Amino acid sequence: MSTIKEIASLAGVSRGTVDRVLNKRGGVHPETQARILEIAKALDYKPNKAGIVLSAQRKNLKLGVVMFGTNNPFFEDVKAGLKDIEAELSCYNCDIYVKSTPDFNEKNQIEAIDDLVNSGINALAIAPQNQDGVVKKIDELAKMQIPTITFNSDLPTSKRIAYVGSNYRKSGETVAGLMKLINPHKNLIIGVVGGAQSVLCHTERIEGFKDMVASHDSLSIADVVWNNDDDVTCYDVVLKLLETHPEINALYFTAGAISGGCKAVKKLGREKGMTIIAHDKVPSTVELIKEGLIQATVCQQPYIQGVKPLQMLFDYLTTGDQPEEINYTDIEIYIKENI
Amino acid sequence: MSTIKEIASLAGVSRGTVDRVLNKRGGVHPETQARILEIAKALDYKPNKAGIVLSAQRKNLKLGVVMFGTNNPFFEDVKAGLKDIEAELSCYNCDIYVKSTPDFNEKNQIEAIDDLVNSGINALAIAPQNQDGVVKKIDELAKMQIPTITFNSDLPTSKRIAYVGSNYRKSGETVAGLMKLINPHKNLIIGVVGGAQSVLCHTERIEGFKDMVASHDSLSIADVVWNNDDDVTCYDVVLKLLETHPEINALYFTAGAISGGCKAVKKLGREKGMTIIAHDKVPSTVELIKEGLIQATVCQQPYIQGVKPLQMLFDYLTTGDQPEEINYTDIEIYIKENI
DNA sequence: TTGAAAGCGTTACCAC
DNA sequence: GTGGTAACGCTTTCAA
Repeated sequence: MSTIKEIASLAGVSRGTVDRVLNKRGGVHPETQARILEIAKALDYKPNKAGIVLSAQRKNLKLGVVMFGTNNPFFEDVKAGLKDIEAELSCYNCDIYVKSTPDFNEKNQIEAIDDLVNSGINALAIAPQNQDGVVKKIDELAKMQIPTITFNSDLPTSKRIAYVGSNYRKSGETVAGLMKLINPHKNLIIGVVGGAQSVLCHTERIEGFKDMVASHDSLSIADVVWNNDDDVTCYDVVLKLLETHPEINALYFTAGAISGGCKAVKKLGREKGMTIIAHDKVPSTVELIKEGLIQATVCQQPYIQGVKPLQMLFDYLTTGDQPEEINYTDIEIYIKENI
Repeated sequence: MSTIKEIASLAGVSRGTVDRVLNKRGGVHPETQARILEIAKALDYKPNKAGIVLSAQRKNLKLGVVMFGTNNPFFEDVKAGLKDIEAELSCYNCDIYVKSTPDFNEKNQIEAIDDLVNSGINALAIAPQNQDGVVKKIDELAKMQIPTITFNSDLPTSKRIAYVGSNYRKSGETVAGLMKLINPHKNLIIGVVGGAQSVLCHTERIEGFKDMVASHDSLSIADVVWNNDDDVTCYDVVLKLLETHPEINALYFTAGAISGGCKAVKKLGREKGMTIIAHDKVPSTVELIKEGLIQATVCQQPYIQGVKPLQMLFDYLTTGDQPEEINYTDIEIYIKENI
């Protein structure tokens, strides 16, 4: 285990000079620089994280978190992750500021970001809305040397340094594969219930799902309807969907408000022979799986989505090492027995 | 963020005294002790991990790892985890020593442990064989103040401080649930192919599976055979199993050597209408899933089994905080689409 | 362009 | 019983 001190003494310079070279702060004679780099390589120098972190504590780093879906139960697990990482980072003199917005109003999310910037955050983790203004804001922060990591939903065109979350297309494909697996010899006429057309992840899931449906003769989609993540709306649209399409024998809920839709299924007595697959593991969905009405739910590791972005930002700010750009969470399948 | 220094100055004592109290080293006047504890509580003192680790580096901690299954491809992912955590801990001046044994010979595993103890390890992570001698050895280490964490397979009667790995009973239940889900209206006559009767996890999976089968009228078990985790043996026993039981329409592989068994299925042309479920995600299994012969595989987060025990031991030795006793890894279901 | 020194929080050791 | 001090590895600031 080589240290800066060691390199310094071998190179016949002070620790400060080695630090300047290793961290590219400039202002070092090219020859000394070359010598130092050579020695560092020869010793396979790896900076000591404890030392770095201890030293970084004097900065009192502040990390900001912005999310949509204040009242969306999905985010409860994300928040549990946030809480844990907050406790962990708090003992490194690093503070976390969280803001969440209830709706998908662009202005509100941007305002939340601005608020955090004003309170002096050094980096931002955001579950972003898929809107141009948000992209622009992230790019603005990048110019101010405030790095951003997106989570849950990505904005690939922005200057965010990384993304942590699901590969939604693949998770839609997984649902289709699961439906086929559960019904190997049955023609499936599927009703798809989305959340909101403005939310990228829901539409991407449906794209992946459609692709997969297209490649299986026995699968077909009757209709796609939207519930705005609202239980009452969901009850209504599913009721109408099932009445209009008596041939439907499978339902795919791509978003929240699943229990409302399931009530409609029960109301019409259409449970029998109905295959239902949902996403995420909110309490009401767990109940419906235990009950047997929903056969499976496909999840996206929400807890990790809370923890990892902040961990990566903290590491980036302290040790300086660049995070992986795309960090897909696992696509987890839960059925009655392993939920 | 309160520090020892702060507490010391408030209590009117030195940092050394505070350290003695907080870490229960004894030799402090009861009154001073009480005063210090009170202040620490009032300030909600949380030790600073970076400081602790930095200080602990002088000890040059050594962690030992012992595993069975040297040539078992399942352990490749475990080893990947080990490699990553080794890199992480190496920059804290902490070294990892790994020993793995090819067979299930009790003496070999105990010898491996002894070797590591002789090279001065401060703690042990072990994927233990289910044998009395190993239990005794772990208890011996405990007396020598060398803490042990079991992973992959537990020894609940030993003095190990924690376990990281699968809930095997539940994972067997999950397989049964999955079989039922895939075949909602079909009577399933299942052939069960275990690894070795001496390996606890395989037998536990089968117990869980049997429980679940018993509670579903449409599921039944034709026979249970053993393959010793060997491909050639597996080919033979499955061949015989399928010939003896022409009514078998489902196979459950509870252990390794799955590809050998699948060859037998193909040889006899019994693929059609056969439901096959396996465990773990070794390359040959992935191939068979993509091919469609195996419908699903139920996994146990091997990477985490490599990382977490060492992380927990390092934390335990440095910060001193007690790990959770039982750390079940997730039961993950993989099908063609999400593998 | 470089060096010296202080500081981050904890622990260990020696002295009293 | 207690205090003082050095040490862990790194960054930062001031001075030269």
